[in-house]
Amino acid sequence: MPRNDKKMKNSQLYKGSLNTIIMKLLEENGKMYGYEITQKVKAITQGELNITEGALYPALHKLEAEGILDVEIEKVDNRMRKYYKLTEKGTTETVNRLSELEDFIRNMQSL
Amino acid sequence: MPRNDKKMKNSQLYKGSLNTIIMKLLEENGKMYGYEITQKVKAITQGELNITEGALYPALHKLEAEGILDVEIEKVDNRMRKYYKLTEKGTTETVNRLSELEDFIRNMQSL
DNA sequence: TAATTATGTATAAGATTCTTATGTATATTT
DNA sequence: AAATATACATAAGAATCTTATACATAATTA
Repeated sequence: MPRNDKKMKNSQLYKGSLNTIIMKLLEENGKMYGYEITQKVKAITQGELNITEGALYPALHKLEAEGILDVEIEKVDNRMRKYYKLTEKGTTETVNRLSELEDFIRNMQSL
Repeated sequence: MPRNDKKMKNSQLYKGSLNTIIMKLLEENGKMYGYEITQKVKAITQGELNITEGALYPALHKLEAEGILDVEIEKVDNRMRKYYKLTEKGTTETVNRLSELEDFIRNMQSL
């Protein structure tokens, strides 16, 4: 019963960027569920970034509590899925976040 | 006696990047002291990123303890300065860190 | 068919990093 | 004389992430 995710050592740099990642993906893909987010990130980064459940689910719950995300529960193949999508407020916030991301990247490059 | 540093709200994105910032600056500038690092970062980012002492000094001490940095104390104008520079190990590590930074930026853009 | 892996969500304990506040001290500017 | 700038330091608390664990169903593999 051990969950043998071969532990990836994610670079420290990703700390603090999880919310931005979630919001960016949701802006592009409309709605996604948690597990889907982890797989998408793994695929896009070619396995370089593995989002852990222990980080992801609390983050999603917090974003929902803050009114950034809306949730919608579906049952697929007898398994529960919680689809998240950006609220209106969340969409506005995402614009800011992506702007901050650009500034951050520019600053990190010029330092 | 109030310390009126107008509190900057640094973007969450910078979390986890302090060590990389320190190492990158030291690689470029040879040796620097703590206060100098805060001022340099503030100047380069045009005030966007203000490194707090509460984050900086513990980080410098930790990097020194890990053998990444060497320290050299000087007295200028009767005030103490602790100059830090990369060790050989630190220089090697910095190459890795900067490589990770590039990967991180690429991944954040493609997500 | 029994065991494992994949899919799917969730939380708790501990570690790490950062913010905020405070402390000490000298030099310079107002 | 008071405030600001320079210069280092640490402690308490907040925030975020890792690691471990838990539950449950579907699909694959031994």
